[in-house]
Amino acid sequence: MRVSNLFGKTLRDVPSDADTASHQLLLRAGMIHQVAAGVYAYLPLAWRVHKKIENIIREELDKIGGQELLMPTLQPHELWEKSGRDVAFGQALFTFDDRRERKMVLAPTHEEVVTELARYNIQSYRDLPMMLYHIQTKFRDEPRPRGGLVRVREFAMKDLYSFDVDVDGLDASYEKALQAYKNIYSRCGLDFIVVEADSGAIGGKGSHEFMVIAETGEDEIIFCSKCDYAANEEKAVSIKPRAASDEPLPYQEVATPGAKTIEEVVSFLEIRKKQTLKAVFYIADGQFVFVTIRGDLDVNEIKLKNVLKCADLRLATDDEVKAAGVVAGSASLIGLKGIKSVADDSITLGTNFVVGANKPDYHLKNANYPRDFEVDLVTDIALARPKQSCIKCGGKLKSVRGIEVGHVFKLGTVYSQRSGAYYLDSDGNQNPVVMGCYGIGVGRLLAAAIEQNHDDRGIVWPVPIAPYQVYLCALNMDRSDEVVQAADRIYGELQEAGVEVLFDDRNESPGIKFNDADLLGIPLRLLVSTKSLQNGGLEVKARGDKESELVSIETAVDSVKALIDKFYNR
RNA sequence: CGGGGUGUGGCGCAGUUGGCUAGCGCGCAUGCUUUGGGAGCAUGAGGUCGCCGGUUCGAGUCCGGCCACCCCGACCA
Repeated sequence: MRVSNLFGKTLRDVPSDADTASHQLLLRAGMIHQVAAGVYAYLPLAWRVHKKIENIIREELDKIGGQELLMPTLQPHELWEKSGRDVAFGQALFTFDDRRERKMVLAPTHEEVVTELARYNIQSYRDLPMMLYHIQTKFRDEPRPRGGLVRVREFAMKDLYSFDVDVDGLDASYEKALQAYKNIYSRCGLDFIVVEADSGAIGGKGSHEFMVIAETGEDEIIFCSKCDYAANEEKAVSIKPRAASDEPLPYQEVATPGAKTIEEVVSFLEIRKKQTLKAVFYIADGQFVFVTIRGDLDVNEIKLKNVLKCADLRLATDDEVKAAGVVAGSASLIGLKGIKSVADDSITLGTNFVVGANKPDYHLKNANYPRDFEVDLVTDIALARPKQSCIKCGGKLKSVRGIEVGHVFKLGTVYSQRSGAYYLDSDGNQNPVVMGCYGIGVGRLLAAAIEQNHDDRGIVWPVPIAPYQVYLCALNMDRSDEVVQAADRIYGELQEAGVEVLFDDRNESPGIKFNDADLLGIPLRLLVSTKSLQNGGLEVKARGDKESELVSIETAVDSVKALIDKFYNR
């Protein structure tokens, strides 16, 4: 491709809408164009990268026996009512009526359809195991798109689905998929870690996310500094510090004028946070829930949501708290009846806590569970934090931010049972197919690759996903026939040799060409100029390097191919 | 949905107490000169000032409403 013909212009100024490196660079490189919030057009350079990533995915999934198919994105709403996920996705689901006033959805994912397919095409254990995948545009009406391609409303996603006879089969398929994923990210030149994850609206039992470490990432990862434990903050568990555990004392009311928050109570009574229990109020699918957790910890709302098995969870408003008969700022479960309650197990790690007295400006000292109050459910609903201890090895926990570039789930039989995807085993018994699903956001992966591979001059593409392998830069073309001839010759020879080359044939000053080459991040820059020809040939420079190397015209193509091979084998 | 911010040519911005044909830089077009890290000169094209309404002799500027986009949070894979 000649740069003079390339669709897409580079920008000198940083568009003001863009905050993150990948967003800024994609815009400046002329690779994407925003059409609406979270909706982007991919220009030729970006689309080449996208296709390369897709193909790496295809190769790795084909290798583990995946079969590619295509499923519709336009789906009847009925299908989503059947699975109950119209509620689970809520507002994120794009819906509309067709001309017959039949309610339709633009699918956010494809478990429903693939399970239907399984129902019709998998009848016997002989048909299993099976792995299907597709790469398709998916739609999710995100509350807040952000970060360029990181979080969008329309995006290409690769989804792989596995079907097995039993849980052992699922585990084997899951392992295969995990390995394929590791290969995919490695080939894309990404540093990633695998973390334990919550399964969210997809459902299922086991779940892992693939995270690309990046400061701009949306997710917080809690990991152990000693062992291999790593989990999304949404899911992470920790050993909670113990509070003082003296002999339980009789409880006693104390005046705490004006002290409502934990901070105020703690400083008024001159005690430590972990000697208090705090009350937090939620509305879970319309029902008021009284949540208790030790004062030094915070509620993990994902865990709470899972424990309550509700679709919608939010903090209660002041009015709702009042209506429930609870005294905000001085609330505890002591003496309260008829309110649904959940507590974090931290309330058992200590004694003689300070809690609300259920009347304004008073608290109770020496509250003890279960002596003084009852809770419907006591379990772990706390947010794990850095500096706490690892549940696996006791090591110190740390945290980093990451971009979620892949998510895998052990679905089990949830979907197959719902839609009747059963098979006959060798004894003639009907069993639900055991499923797994495995997703990769292609565009997000592209963005993550830039977040992780750029410098102050521009993108530094990993070779396997670079839009082109070589940037052929010719200077002085309008004044030197020699340069034109040499550049044309090399351009032709590279193409014949199967090298992907972008030929900067523009009549621009050297600075512009060098800067564009750096901005676009093409791995190898090949320079032809009167000077280089005088010196005996062309200059080759890797994007990440400072120094260039002189090669003769005759050996240029071989040298370039050798360098590219070297990069691939890195 | 809550908080904050921004809408003026393709991009980045300026525009005073309301006042005349709405400016600047980059980019774009043409010509000449230039050419190893974003060249110079000259000429030129390109704008319903986000939209609607109001106030006024007169609105980019003041008032009201709406919309879009960005950031933080909520929520979300």
